[in-house]
Amino acid sequence: MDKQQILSKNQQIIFDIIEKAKEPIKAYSILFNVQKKGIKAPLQVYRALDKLVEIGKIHKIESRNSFVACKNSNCQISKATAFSICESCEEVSEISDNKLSKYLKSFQNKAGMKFKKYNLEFFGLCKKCSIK
Amino acid sequence: MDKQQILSKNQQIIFDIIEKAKEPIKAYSILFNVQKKGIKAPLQVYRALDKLVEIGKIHKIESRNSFVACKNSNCQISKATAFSICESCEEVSEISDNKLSKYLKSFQNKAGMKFKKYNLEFFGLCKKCSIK
DNA sequence: TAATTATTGTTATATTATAACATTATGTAA
DNA sequence: TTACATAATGTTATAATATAACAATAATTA
Repeated sequence: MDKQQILSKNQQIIFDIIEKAKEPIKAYSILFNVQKKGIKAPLQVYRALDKLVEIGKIHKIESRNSFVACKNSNCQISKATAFSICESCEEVSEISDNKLSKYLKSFQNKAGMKFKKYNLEFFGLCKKCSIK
Repeated sequence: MDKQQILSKNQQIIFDIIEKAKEPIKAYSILFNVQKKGIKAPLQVYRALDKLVEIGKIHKIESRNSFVACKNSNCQISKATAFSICESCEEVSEISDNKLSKYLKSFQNKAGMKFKKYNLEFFGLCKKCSIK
């Protein structure tokens, strides 16, 4: 059973924007979108983003400095994320593949380090862009 | 046989700094280090960094906005990178594991996308920091 | 040698992110 | 229900990361 996290006002506003976007969105783009709702300062956005990442509602695409809503309803904590990124159109999709995550978790255990999480980003051309 | 890339003046200066550092180093820290050598502007650093990444002499740690010299002499083009990052002391080490890279390449091929490269970052505590 | 491409130099500016401090709201335990 | 602790908010200023635009020079190739 998923423990349902209750979001604060700002967290909810910012999560809604990210979820509606359906594509990665940048912090200052979020800021622009929420100014009509009274969120005026970057820090207000970044604080909400930090929290949302922490509880796994969103993920950060590190190579793009942008954020997406989590598509895997079960990944409450974003400790295992994988994305494919089109270098042409910048489309990003979250990969949820049990074998992959099992493999990477077992790989972690073999290593000397105590791992908490990982992030994997694949780059290439999506179907549409490879046709062109 | 490895084709040996000849570096330009700035590229060589900046690569030397990164290689000596033996730990990830940030662009503006590099800039500070090379000002005595006549490189004054951020763009001069970023241009060299871009090229060095492109030819695989260095890698970018995306989650840290920092750069390390490639430890795998064979990865001339950095199309398959993996790192483990200690969240306590920020130590970063490059993982070179044939099984892992084979697995990820085969995973790529199964997907609908034409992949060119990937970057994987594991986070946790290194041995030293887990003792504490 | 001319043409092309890669590299450099320079100034200004855009983009991404946090420090520091004050205040308000929410949750928790006596 | 009051006191205490913790989380969230608001605000100003500034730090850190990265690129645009333009001009000049060096290296490579036809």
